[in-house]
Amino acid sequence: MDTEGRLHIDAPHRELLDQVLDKWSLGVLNELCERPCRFNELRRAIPAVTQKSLTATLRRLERNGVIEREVVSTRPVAVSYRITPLGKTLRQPVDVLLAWASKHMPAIERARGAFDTRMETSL
Amino acid sequence: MDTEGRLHIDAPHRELLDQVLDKWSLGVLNELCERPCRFNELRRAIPAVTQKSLTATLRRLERNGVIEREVVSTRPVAVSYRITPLGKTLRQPVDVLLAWASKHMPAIERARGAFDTRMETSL
DNA sequence: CCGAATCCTACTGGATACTG
DNA sequence: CAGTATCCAGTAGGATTCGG
Repeated sequence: MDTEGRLHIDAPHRELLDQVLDKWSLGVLNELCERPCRFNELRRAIPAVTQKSLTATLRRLERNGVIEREVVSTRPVAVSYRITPLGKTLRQPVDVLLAWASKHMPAIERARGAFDTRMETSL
Repeated sequence: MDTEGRLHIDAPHRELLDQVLDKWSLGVLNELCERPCRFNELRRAIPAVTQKSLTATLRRLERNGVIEREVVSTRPVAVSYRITPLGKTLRQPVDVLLAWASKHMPAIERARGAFDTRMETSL
């Protein structure tokens, strides 16, 4: 396999990745890939997220068309979030990325350890 | 293809992706995939990056073992950065991601436009 | 139940100046 | 050339409060 081509990276691409791969997005997508969820279901599924950050994440993902928001006008209101067809196409690239992370995590931790001791001993 | 499995996302994975896919890392990796580079070569190749951010990015990538730093003790010193074998394995996942971004960029821009007008008209 | 609004803090990243 | 050091503004994000 040839790996010597040039990657295509420009501002719009970077911005898109930032919007879709940010801190909480993967967790949200993970949940919504399984089933539609209400707001507080997501909060419980991702305990570390605050309400503010979750709201921001959901809005951003909705704006980029990877999730949908549906308001059911009951009392009190119910809001359901679900993944879109476009959102589903994001899954495979993310899977590839996570597979890479899992596979090479040991090597990376070794590299970190080596780097850190190099820094320590040079002080 | 079955897409109903559960992704594996935990804190170490997220942290790793943050370290390796941050704002400037892709540009740096892109350059170093082609050839080893000196510090100021990288600055010129990525005009928008500041020296401080570039230094931080290089240190982080080095710590995670995806690039190497070599100091040539001349006067003045020359420092060369090159990609490692581990770093090369990162290329394919990133390519998949960028391919996704390119392919779906039009749909995403349409989604953004629709969302933004939805917001405007509801004001 | 699902958020919006406010306040506040901590970190990021830019500009600038200096060093081996 | 390849950084380090310092200062400083902007922002992300947590805690808390309030509203439909």
